[in-house]
Amino acid sequence: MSETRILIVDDHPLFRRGVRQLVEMDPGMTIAGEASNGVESVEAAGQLDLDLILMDLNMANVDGLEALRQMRSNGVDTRIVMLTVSDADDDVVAALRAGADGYLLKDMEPEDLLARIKEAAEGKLVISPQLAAILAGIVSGGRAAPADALSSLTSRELDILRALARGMSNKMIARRLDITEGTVKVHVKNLLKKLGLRSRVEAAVWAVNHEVS
Amino acid sequence: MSETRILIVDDHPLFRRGVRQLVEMDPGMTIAGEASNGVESVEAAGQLDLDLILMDLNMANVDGLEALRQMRSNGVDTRIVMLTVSDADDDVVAALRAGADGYLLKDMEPEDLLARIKEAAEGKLVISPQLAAILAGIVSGGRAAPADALSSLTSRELDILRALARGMSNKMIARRLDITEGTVKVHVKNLLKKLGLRSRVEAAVWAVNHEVS
DNA sequence: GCGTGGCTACCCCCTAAGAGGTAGCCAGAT
DNA sequence: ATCTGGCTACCTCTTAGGGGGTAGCCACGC
Repeated sequence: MSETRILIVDDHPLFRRGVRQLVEMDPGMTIAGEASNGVESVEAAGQLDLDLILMDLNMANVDGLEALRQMRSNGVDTRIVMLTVSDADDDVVAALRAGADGYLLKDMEPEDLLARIKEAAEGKLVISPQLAAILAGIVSGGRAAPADALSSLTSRELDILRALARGMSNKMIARRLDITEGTVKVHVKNLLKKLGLRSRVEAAVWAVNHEVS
Repeated sequence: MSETRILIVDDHPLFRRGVRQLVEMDPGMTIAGEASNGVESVEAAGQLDLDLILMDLNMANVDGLEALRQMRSNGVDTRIVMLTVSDADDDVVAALRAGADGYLLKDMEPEDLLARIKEAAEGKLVISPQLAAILAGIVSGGRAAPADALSSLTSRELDILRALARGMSNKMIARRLDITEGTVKVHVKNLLKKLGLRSRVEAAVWAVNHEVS
């Protein structure tokens, strides 16, 4: 089998150069292309014959997560590993859920990083060890949101959450609580953020599972 | 207090006449208007000064349920009682959820019907006794959908329901099951109908409560 | 052979939902 | 007296969701 062909996606030229140098230290891998934003990366993924994509998260003009999603919905089944500075729960979870095959932090030791990249190319799911705690929390909780997240909610947000757990729409909640639908939206938005969830459906399921009633 | 002013909504002139005659046997009540379809009824509800609306379900040009919803979202707080032939679970549940103050079947004895209409005008929630079993089922289940509703789902619909119970979006489900988002929508639509639910949130909550996993 | 149910996919159309932002009001803390 | 957090309300913008319909394909039963 020939060399492993890799695409680097990062908005920082110097960083790309660093990665290129690191990767090409290994005779089995080569950088087949570079992209400096999400749009370019999606195009490149469609044109180049790739084995692995190293994708940054924070980029102007379509960020890494969105680029990942677009590629997956375009049917791209190349292995895609996020390579970013962000160790935020949300980012990790979102990337993995969107179909990333790995999530590596940029502050890893170069040798370590290289080893992980090789593993990723071989089909392994690679994750920076620092992220273990986050993942454990997600797995054990069944879902995001630390156990004490409930107590961070205001009483009004709890009202809304309880209504969500009963399947009510924003409009119904508004009528029941005698506030405007817009205000309900604000509360839903805020409680989703506090709980680290992404939709009212997740919130409703979470509430039922945590016996919020 | 003056007479109770009533609006009859039904697409059948003869039926309206019958109701009018029945209602006006009572000196305390008068028919303030008639409408033969949903559109007319919504207009009438906005113009006339009404105490009670008797609404049929099956009508062309906006059915009774939809008319009810429109009135409620227009801020109409007149008492609205459905008067229909349908004893289908779905219809009863949908009407009550949409804000109906009663649900009467057309095959009631006239005297009985008149008595119920008077009660409704007085603010009571009136329901034909034949519907008791349906309502009991709904209450005990905590939510609509008879106990055997689950078995009416196809295996694919069960797949989708399980995914819903995990809070997934249509797009995520599509990716996971390797079908298009449109197809997922079709399955969601169908399972909602089978379960008598109105949104994916209700479906998710229902699934969690019924331990669909 | 034919019909039926299940799965898939697409169409149009409209509403619901959610992300951003600004802002007024109030109560409790400093 | 000022600040902060909570609740309310509004704005815009974009995507997600759901109702309606048609239709092809396949496996099953009759």
